[in-house]
Amino acid sequence: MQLVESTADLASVESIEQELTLLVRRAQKVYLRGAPAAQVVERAAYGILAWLHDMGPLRPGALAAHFHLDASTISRQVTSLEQAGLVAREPDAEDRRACRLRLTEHGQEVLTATRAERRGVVRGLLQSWSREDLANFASLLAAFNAGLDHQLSQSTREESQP
Amino acid sequence: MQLVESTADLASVESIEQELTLLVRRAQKVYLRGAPAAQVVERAAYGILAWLHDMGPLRPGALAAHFHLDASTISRQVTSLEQAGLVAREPDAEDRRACRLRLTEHGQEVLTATRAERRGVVRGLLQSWSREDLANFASLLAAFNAGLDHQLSQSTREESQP
DNA sequence: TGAGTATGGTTGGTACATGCAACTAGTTGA
DNA sequence: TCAACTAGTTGCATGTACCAACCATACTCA
Repeated sequence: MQLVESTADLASVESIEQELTLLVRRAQKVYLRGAPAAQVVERAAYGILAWLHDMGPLRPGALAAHFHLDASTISRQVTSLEQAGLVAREPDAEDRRACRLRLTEHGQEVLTATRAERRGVVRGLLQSWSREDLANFASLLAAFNAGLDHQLSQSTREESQP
Repeated sequence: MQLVESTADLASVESIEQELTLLVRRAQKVYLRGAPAAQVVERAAYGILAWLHDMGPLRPGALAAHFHLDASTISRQVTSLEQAGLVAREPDAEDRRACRLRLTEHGQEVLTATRAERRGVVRGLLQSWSREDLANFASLLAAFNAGLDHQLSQSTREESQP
């Protein structure tokens, strides 16, 4: 690790900070405005459905940890997903306080449709990118996310053990 | 432009879509949680301050256009910035319905402090990245944002001229 | 084994960001 | 000059989020 960063690196950091600020504000909207039928499920719900799909049945707490959200937030979102019939609660055999959340068949379908929508939007945005840039962007984004995740986990941990 | 994308490209798009979903949800939190003193101004306010700083006095409508937000949203945020003494309204000589928004000196200071905070957070996250990755990420993010901006402008325009 | 503590989840209250609809006040053009 | 338009604000609804208080179950240890 370098102790002295060059001005070029600093400029990159500044630019990244700037671009992230814009990106965060704009990205959601494209999903909602650009894709006419994308509102199949709301933004928050989509993440939950996708994660349940990828990971299989999970407890609410596991979702909260993954998204770094308050348990109450997840609880409400799960409730509305359940009411919409996209997710089902099963009792957790190992802990009767808890439950396990599973995608329903309808949830599967909705996830598939929404994901296709969203991928279509992203594909449209990246239409003219070179293969190399695509691959690069994907891996850099993933790396950045990993850093974010780590950072968030760390500050959460600090809170509980000061 | 290619009509047929390879499976490798599709995988990149899928991965990018996935990572963006996470990024959007997580990025804001790092600014708020990771940086103890970052709450100098809220997320929404920061963007406005920064843009006013870069562009000089602007009308609310110009801000709304830049951020692709509803005029009412900007109006409220500007009101609270004004109450906090970060932004001042001046009458617009050319149109008495409108006004021009200018950073106050205090606004300048707060922007500088907040920006430093945020850049610090980003720098921390990118600490171990190579110079090349930094530069790449910065330029790819910028390109993606430009695409987003274009896409959002387009759908806005379609609304008014169907 | 029973009291005290810890944990998983839910609910109440609150705050903020945002959009749409309705409104006010000023501008423009036939 | 009057109708149509535009800039901005305000009222109302919704989505997302947090914290605090709470319930039920699980765990610990004297």
